[in-house]
Amino acid sequence: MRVSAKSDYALRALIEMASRADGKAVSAEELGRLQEIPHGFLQAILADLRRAGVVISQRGQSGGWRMGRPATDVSVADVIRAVDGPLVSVYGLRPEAVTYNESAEVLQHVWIAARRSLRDVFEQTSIQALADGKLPKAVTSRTADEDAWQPH
Amino acid sequence: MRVSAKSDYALRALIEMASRADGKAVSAEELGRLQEIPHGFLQAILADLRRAGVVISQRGQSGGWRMGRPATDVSVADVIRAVDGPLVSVYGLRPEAVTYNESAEVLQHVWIAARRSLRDVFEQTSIQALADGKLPKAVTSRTADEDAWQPH
DNA sequence: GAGAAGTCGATCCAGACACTCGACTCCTCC
DNA sequence: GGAGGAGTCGAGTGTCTGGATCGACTTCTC
Repeated sequence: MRVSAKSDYALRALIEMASRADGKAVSAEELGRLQEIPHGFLQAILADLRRAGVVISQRGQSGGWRMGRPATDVSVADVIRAVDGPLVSVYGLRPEAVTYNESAEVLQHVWIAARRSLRDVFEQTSIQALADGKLPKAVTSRTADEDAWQPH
Repeated sequence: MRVSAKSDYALRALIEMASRADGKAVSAEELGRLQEIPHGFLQAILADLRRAGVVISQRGQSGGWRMGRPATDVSVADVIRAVDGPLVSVYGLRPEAVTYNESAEVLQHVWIAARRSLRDVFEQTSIQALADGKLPKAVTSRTADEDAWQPH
């Protein structure tokens, strides 16, 4: 259950992009400097996001990157899927694709429930919400409990 | 957000172990055969579970492995932590340990909420429940919706 | 009681894969 | 043209998965 550096970097870059209300393109170099992301790695991440239609690239001088669709329409789940594939996978397979023998097939239900649980959080959080610092109830209700912040 | 083979194998082996109501020890060779787990890999996984006190090993002829504490007291979360470390980590760091700059610090709340969300599922599901096929409400309520089974 | 057999325990090795990052090339606008 | 920037390619590193070997320990059998 680990979040890759790619997903984290992608989200941070998008937050920075969405904060530019003017809609001007931002260079990858600047994004990398603002969020301390290695330039080459960020380039590959932005390419993934471009293929998913999340961002648009513009070459040439005064070129750069900007949102491909409104930041309110891009969820955290969209970004993770574009950059890292399915939300949850069981060593390479999607939860609904893994096969177990009779005694272990209940495990599949657990993985499906886990994905459902993550979707509740990731699909209801948009990039715009992150840029504004206005988190949805799906997040705030789960972080209110102090126990949620203890190491687990 | 991927489940490693180690966690999956560990859970399958434990389900098989907990199904032996007689409390007799089961050899690693038999566990591996029943659940199609590579023998050497399973040996390493069982060693991790032993260090966590989840299982007990017995050498010698008619030796093998058995539960170290009641299967009702071992949750899926316990197993994942014993075998793969923290439930969710952001490229190596625990969610509460990652540091962001001002504009991105909201991301930490998202990761905390995600972990809280997973704990709701994994901590309420015991090995005994899996062995009996009697899943807790935390799981059944999330898998009831047909949409939960669609690829995401 | 001695030997044999079965089992865990630890270590090393290797291929595959993903992660991380830098260097170079090509395109676009001034 | 020239400069700034996207686009592509590839290398180094680490982790995951799996196999093999040798040693230690316990029980069973004769």
